Amino acid sequence: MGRPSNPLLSRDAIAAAALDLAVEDGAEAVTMRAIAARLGVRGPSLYNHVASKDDLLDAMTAHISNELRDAVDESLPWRDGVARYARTYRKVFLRHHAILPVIARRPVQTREALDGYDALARLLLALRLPAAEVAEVSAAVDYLVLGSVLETYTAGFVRPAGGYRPDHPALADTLEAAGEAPGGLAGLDERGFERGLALLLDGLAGRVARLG
Amino acid sequence: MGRPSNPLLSRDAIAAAALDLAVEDGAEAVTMRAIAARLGVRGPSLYNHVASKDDLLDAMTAHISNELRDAVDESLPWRDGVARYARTYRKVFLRHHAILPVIARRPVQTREALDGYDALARLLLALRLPAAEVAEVSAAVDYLVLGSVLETYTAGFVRPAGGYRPDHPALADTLEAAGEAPGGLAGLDERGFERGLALLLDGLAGRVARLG
DNA sequence: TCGAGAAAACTTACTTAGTTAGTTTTGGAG
DNA sequence: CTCCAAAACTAACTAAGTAAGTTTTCTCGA
Repeated sequence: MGRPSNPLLSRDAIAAAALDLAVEDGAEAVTMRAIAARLGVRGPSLYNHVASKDDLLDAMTAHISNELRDAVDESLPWRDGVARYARTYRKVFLRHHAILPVIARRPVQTREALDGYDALARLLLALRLPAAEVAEVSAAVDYLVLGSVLETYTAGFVRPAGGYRPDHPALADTLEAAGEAPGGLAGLDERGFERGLALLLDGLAGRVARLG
Repeated sequence: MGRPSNPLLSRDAIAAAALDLAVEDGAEAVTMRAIAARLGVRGPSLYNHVASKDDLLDAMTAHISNELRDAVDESLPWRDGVARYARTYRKVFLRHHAILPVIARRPVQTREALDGYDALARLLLALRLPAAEVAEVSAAVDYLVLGSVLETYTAGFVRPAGGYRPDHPALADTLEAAGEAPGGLAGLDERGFERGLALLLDGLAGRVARLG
């Protein structure tokens, strides 16, 4: 075939195709050959644009973090600002939840993502929180988002709620109640995230009040 | 060679060897052949005890959750009880942090793990929190633990703190302050976890006070 | 006590995925 | 216009998961 008149591939197009594939068919479907096929090309051609699969995962990470553009709205009151930040992150990660475990540890280096971190830091510094504490709070918000997106809690319980009786009655009670809440058991991850966020912000409000 | 007089393998021994391998050499070193070698055996022999690598990952998950035995001490005041639960989980997960992304989504089904969830639920129900809310709070604590163990926040910043100036000065300030805190930048994940936990418990204390 | 069959090790070999090497054709710079 | 680099290709290597079939030993019922 030889070199085509117009390039068929680009680093970003490959990353996008890989992400689509992950959304549609799951993380294990993301193979070099499958990505190539989706782009009308053979596997090894990808190596003209990415150095390795690991490098491709970096490109996918960057692609996702570019979706974090409008995470912070500086005109909001701090509480709403932090909540909006956290919900935006959660929404973006949720869309890509299939490959999240694979890329969760990769460094975030795009301008868009750093803009988000910086804006959150500004928001919290404006509350007169010490800088070291701001870093900790930012980290904590991150943890809440990431943990909730991994869906471990809901996915961890495979039996029907009542199936945990008689050995674990308190757990069964709470799972049954969670099943009756709006959104059902499947919505527990989102409600758990919102609950954690609200409690964290409540705690922070107390701290801020005490700072004067 | 044929069948040996005393079995060389067992499902649990294989899981333990796999976990050791992950701790020592990282998740990508956990191959069927490498596990077998560590046990003085050839790769395919493992299939007499586990159905597949996926099944082995289940066995590893179970092995880890058995370490969660003493996560809850029912004699503690609720705040200390929740904190102890969270810290125990964090400590166990941290020891296995290399394979965490691989197994984080697998259902937890061992008695030991369920005992932990049940005890936490009892603790929170005793505060007269509605059952549905107990599930949400439990989930939120889980998220904080899991997120902090994945070490995304600290690992995400690859430049020296000052390297984020001049584009992201607020971020740079907070990272520099975090670097000077006890434990340094590397300790930020633990401090972020503790900060999040403290704020969450503060928020919960307010909620409990309002419940009367 | 003995014979049969299952258990648990083995060897061999297949498939799939990541990757490398070398080929061909085209675009662009001097 | 020439030549080199870019971007597609084919062919093939390696490593990992796994299946098939073999051998030896243990266990259990007649």
